Amino acid sequence: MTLHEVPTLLHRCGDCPIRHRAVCARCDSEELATLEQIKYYRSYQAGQTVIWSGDKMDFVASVVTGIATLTQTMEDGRRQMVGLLLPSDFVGRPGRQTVAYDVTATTDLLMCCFRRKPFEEMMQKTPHVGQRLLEMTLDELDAAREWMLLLGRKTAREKIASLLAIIARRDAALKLRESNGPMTFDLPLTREEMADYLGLTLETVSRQVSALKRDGVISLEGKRHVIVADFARLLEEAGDDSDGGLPV
Amino acid sequence: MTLHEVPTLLHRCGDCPIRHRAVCARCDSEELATLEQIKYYRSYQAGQTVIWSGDKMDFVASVVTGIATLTQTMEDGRRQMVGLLLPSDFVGRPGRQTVAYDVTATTDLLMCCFRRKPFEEMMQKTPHVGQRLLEMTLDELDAAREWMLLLGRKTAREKIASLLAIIARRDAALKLRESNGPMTFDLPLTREEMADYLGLTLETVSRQVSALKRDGVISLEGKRHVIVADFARLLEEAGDDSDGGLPV
DNA sequence: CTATTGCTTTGATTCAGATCAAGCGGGGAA
DNA sequence: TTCCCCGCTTGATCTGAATCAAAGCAATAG
Repeated sequence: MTLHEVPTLLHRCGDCPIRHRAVCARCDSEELATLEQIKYYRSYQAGQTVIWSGDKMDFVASVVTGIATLTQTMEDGRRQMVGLLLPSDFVGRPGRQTVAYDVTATTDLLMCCFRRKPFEEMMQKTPHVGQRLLEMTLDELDAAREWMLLLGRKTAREKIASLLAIIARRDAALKLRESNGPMTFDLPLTREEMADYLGLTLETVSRQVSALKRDGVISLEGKRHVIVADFARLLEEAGDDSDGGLPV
Repeated sequence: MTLHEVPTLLHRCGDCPIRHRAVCARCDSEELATLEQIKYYRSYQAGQTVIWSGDKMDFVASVVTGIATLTQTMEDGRRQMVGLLLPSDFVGRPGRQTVAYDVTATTDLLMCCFRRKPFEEMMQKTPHVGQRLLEMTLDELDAAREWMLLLGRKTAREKIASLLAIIARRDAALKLRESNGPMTFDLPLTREEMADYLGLTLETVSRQVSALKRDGVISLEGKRHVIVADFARLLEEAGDDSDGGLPV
């Protein structure tokens, strides 16, 4: 499933302002009513940690607004981001209490949570929710594998171009943009966060962003607003990433 | 789920000589009979490609004997391995025909296949098979994320130590070894394949293996047989990898 | 018993990205 | 207004792994 199909596959649940990826078009009114009963909202400030690696997580959730990241850390402090959660993305694993990475809000974050137990019971009763989750998990796995290629084999420049392409594409999908006109978006990450995502240092990220600007692949307004005049060119710079694996 | 629990979660199906990870302890005799009807075997020679990226895959399967790898390739030939399939591992994605990476037999390989359509029908009828697949997929995702940390942030020496630790652990689990005595195993991969797995060159792999040998972390009999006198030491060399993420 | 072939090791050199270090610029607090 | 802080850029230097190159070794074919 590509991201462009997302809107047709999802439903709003109740009064949530977003379409939850986990709530699918096949959910009937009874299921939606169940979700209504077990849901609640949580909000986090930018920089706050949602869950620490190893902690128990007694809920599953969708991101409503804001951005969260999944990060793994080594004892000596080396960090690797392993996932990026944008609005409509799902967190949490039915059947698993603990989580193997830190979940952090990088911007102010609002999540729509469902208590884990009743959610799992609902999954038992309504197999298509489970199937939907399996599909989503397989998508995440494909994205993770695409990312492994990036981390293992791409150059710094290709890494940056890949990340920009992914953010551009996801952003375009969220906005339901028409495809004419230049793509433009705000970077939701600091240079350091980008570095943690790409397996680079922040200095290298900065240098390569500058290089892409100098070479006319992108232009910047301020530090964060990116304008992509020629998306095809960006994809070319990204290496074989023509299919733009979604990061989580 | 750790690998050590695997045997309690799996069943043999029919006369297969292995326990399939996808066939779980909750499967009843009717389900096993269904599996019996839709299964068949395929064998591949070392080096043969099982499926090319983008190809249709009309079956799902378990590895019975031998080793297969999942690989992503860029146009210019840079390769990154994204998965390693050992006996009992599952390949294929219910609900998806095409596959996004090459699957290759690195040794002679026997797979127990199930036709995809009837397998999916069975999944619809018996939700716990779907749940089992969801669990397995979540495990793979955790392993993939662990691997992202390795690819993005570990040094060459740590990468080698991590790979050896994972193979040692999996091998021990397959053998159901008692834990006394030194761990010993045969490397199922060439230096080049190890390099493709770790995001290194084969020369670097060779050098780092030699270095670990020189430093007394491992010893070798011939090129491929590894003896690990002190597993804890190996884990320490591997970085924070104390939990040893399973590669696929 | 050679020759060939595929895998592996080892050495010399290069280079992409890390590290160390300095300075910029904008926004918020006093 | 001024200062400070934080995120960012840029420069100089260093280094771990890649690259280029040559041999060693064991298995197989002739």
